[in-house]
Amino acid sequence: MNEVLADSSRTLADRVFSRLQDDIVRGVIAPGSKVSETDLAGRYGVSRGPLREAIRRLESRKLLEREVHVGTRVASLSFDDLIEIYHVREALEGLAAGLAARLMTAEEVAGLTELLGQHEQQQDLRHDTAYFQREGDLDFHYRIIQGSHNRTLIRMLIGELYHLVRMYRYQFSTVANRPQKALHEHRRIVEAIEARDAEMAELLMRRHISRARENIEQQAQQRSPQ
Amino acid sequence: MNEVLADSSRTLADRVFSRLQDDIVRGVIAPGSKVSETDLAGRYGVSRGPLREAIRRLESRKLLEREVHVGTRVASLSFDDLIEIYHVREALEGLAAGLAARLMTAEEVAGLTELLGQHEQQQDLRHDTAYFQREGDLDFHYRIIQGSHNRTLIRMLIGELYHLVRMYRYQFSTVANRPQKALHEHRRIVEAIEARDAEMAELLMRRHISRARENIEQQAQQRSPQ
DNA sequence: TCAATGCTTATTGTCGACAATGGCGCCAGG
DNA sequence: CCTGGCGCCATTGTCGACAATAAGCATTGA
Repeated sequence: MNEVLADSSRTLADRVFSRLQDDIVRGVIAPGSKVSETDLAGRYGVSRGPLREAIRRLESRKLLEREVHVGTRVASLSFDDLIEIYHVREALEGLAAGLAARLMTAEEVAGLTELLGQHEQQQDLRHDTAYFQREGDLDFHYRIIQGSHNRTLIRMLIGELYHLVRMYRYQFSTVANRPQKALHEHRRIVEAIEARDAEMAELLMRRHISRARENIEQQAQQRSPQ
Repeated sequence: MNEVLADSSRTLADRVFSRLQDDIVRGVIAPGSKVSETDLAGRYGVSRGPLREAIRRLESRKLLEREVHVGTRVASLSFDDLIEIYHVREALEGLAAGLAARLMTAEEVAGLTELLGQHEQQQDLRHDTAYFQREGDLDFHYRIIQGSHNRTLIRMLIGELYHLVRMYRYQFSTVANRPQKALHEHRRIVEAIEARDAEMAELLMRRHISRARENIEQQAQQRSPQ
């Protein structure tokens, strides 16, 4: 899932960028906490030069927030932020699903079907839904996004938006409370893609993400009034 | 239109970022040309440190392409790239128009109406469509995007995608050959927003951008076979 | 004559040091 | 006791120098 490249083939700044991003997304560095350049440079064994380049890139991905002459802090997602992101996801992944239904190769469709089978099997055998909820679900969406064959779309979703989604899941340790339903929706989306029904695939994907958003909105209402 | 901030309030790296981005978008630096860090540093009167930070940020916006130990070159958009971008625009700006119809303040709607009136007047008085084609059209779209009140959406469209669109327009010195039609479509979109008809606004915006894409596809077919 | 190899050189990658700005605590005055 | 101003300090912003890599050229051998 992560673009793992040989360390030697990349530059120091690139490596510290990946590692720092991972630490932020996984919550190793607490959201909202202030990070000092000197500290980070020491932590990753790098000088401040490459580190600053990495910071700038993470800043444009909204994983870090910088204030001039004051410091950098890890982004802290609010529920409102997440709702916004899900609105964008609905539009973009709907597009992706439609394009995937039209453009996915037979191999890609087969791979997607196989992945879905694995998820359903895991679901049946043991009710350990942890994997599916945390990363498996994203695997499924990644495949379809890749299947759109639209590099701009892929970059915006996987390269930018999904890091925020993943960070949110770690931040709130979200337990998706509708795994069976989600899995069923995945099945129907795959069926539409297999049938090369672009409109149906788009519709189902939009609905799928829309329901996930509604689910989050309910959680937000339950938590905030307390 | 551009986020013009007092130079003193920002850091050198930020300023060189803005200036470099502008020079790339406007074609002052030829697309596809290789740019040396030393040269750029000299050109903008900065050391290589801040310059590299700016480069990293422009790289993640796909305005620059970097190859390790080889160099950085200005991105050169292909027609295929642009078609991809327009597919994404269709999805995102459709969303924006729908949200704008629901969420725009009365003041924002009034401002949008006034802007449209200016465009129509310019169109009537003299057939100088240059302004409208180059920047006026974008002004209109900017307003609606801002009207969505979705910061993530605004960032993805105005902060990232639109720089590529603008670069394309300069690169191919596009003469939009359907300004009257576009203006008429703008009028209908505004009417839908004024009526707070979100579905209609989304539909009209999607169709508007879809037609612009078809227009580009035709141009591409005319040029490439030669 | 051509190709392969080693060198040269320009460019990028990295680092440590210096300058500048903002926050924080201390002190004095009311 | 509270509040405002002042100065110190930590942190960020910027710079110049050094190291490492890759492309281009010349040279040499077949």
